[in-house]
Amino acid sequence: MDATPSPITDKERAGIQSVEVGFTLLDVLAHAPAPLMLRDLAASAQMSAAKAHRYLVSFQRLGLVVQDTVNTRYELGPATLRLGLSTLSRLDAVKMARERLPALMEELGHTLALAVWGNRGPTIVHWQESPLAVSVNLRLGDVMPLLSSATGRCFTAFLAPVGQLDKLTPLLKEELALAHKLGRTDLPATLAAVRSLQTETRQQGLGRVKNVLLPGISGLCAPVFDADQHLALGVVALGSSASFDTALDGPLAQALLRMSRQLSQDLGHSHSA
Amino acid sequence: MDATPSPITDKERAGIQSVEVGFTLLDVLAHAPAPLMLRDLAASAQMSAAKAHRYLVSFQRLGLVVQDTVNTRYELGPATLRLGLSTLSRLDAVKMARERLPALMEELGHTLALAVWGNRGPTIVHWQESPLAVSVNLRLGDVMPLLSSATGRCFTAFLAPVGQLDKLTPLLKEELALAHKLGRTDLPATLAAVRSLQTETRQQGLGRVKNVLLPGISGLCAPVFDADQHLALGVVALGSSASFDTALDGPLAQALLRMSRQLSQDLGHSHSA
DNA sequence: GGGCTGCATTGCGTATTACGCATTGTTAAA
DNA sequence: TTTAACAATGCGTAATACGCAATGCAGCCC
Repeated sequence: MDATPSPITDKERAGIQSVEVGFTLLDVLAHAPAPLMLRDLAASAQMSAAKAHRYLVSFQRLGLVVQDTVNTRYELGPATLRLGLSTLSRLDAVKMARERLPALMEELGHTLALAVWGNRGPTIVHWQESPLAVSVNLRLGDVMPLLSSATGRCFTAFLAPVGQLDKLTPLLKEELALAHKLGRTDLPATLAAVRSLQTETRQQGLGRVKNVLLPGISGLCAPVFDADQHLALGVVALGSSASFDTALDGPLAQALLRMSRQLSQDLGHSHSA
Repeated sequence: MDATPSPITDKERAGIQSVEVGFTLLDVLAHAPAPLMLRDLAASAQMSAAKAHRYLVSFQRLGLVVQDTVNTRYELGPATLRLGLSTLSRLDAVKMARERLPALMEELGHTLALAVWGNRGPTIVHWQESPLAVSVNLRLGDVMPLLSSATGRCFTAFLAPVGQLDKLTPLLKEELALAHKLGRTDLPATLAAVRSLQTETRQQGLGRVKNVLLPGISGLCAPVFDADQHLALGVVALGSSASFDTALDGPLAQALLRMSRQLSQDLGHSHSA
């Protein structure tokens, strides 16, 4: 049925070619800035107009595509919205991340964790300990400090890209006061210094700490965003500073970023921001 | 290719059968409450497991479906989310409302959200948290209950003035059963009581709730209609019952109504109904 | 108005492809 | 280990999707 003779025999798993062919049309429509004429739609999907038309007839029957009655242009239909909202309502960032952590831990050989924003700050909700790792004294439900932990720095920087950082401020002031009382010189002392730490963290793309929260321990935390640009969770890696590479272009940081970006994308986060 | 000999020749427009066959699988997944085994998924779509499997292989390649790596169950994948969000972002109602939300939040000082009707009920598609607000545990994609949330009451009352309430009824019955099981006395217990709640909500002009869904939390939800008299979305406001004025003639309710009416008008809604 | 152009849409025939059936692979229970 | 339940995959055939070309259907210019 396919025009392409396909001389190379695919040894992939057997699927349904028509389904995959048809999807390219939906994909084109999803990326198009405006409704498309059959001609252009077919061209963008690299198929003949006649071919595309048959698919579009079926898509219309299913409500996946609608055709403007006056100028006959095609665009995505209400059925795509149903599918998407159904997926959205089921999406659980933590669950998705949890499934992917074992593979990442295997690859990196360091202890990993997941944190979400709770009432009192970033809270550890999942924990995947590496067999090789030094035992870090962390427990499920622990709230990480904003200034002295990689996780906290990640949330401090990325929590609200828009500007509603105000629920952060009281917590920050508390921590500043505490840091001052303890005479810590390795932490920001003023709100201005915090701002500068935030900027730095944003530029780095992840929260980073070396021997700050705990002596001899380093950590990294990469942000995961949802479709609405909200910070959904942080993916954390920790380990002994001796064996833990905190370089931004090192394999560890890059792997964390890769994971967090993929998660964000699967949560519907558009690449815009 | 089809098992059904289809003795009756369709004189419909020529489409692609495989596309329509395959979609039933996606549709089943969209309506299923949880990931499905191949066996059940195939049965629900009324096809053989072997047949369904081929389609699912292709859907997986496209990211429309993902398979749980451990128990091999199938569910909708990230590609459906991208399609849906693409459609959503093109919806005029959502686009316009989203743009006007920040100003309204500034004015009211409460957390705001937008909800549209999805398969499982009113679904949160956007939210804007107020800095002052108590952090309400609201997530993108959350489906609001019909009886106990302001959003749900709004959709229950205004969803279909015309009469296509049939997709509402099964969901309502489910919730009635659940409310009964939990022994809730603050919720309608019968369909008749629901009708009366609908009437009350219509008279009020918006959905209203005080300490029902969550103790200490109040909410309001105003309906926005499109040019076809259909409920396009709900504009939601939430806050701590202590500081949240639920009075119908209070500034909060009036501001919400003003916003929703203006939106409806800008969408071409005629004031007839 | 009549021809002209740029679209979308639809028969027709072929060979590509999807389907059922039966087999094999794989994981979980007994 | 055996049993069982389910998922995944060759194989052959018949149904179907594709290219091509013809037909409709607008708007446009002469």
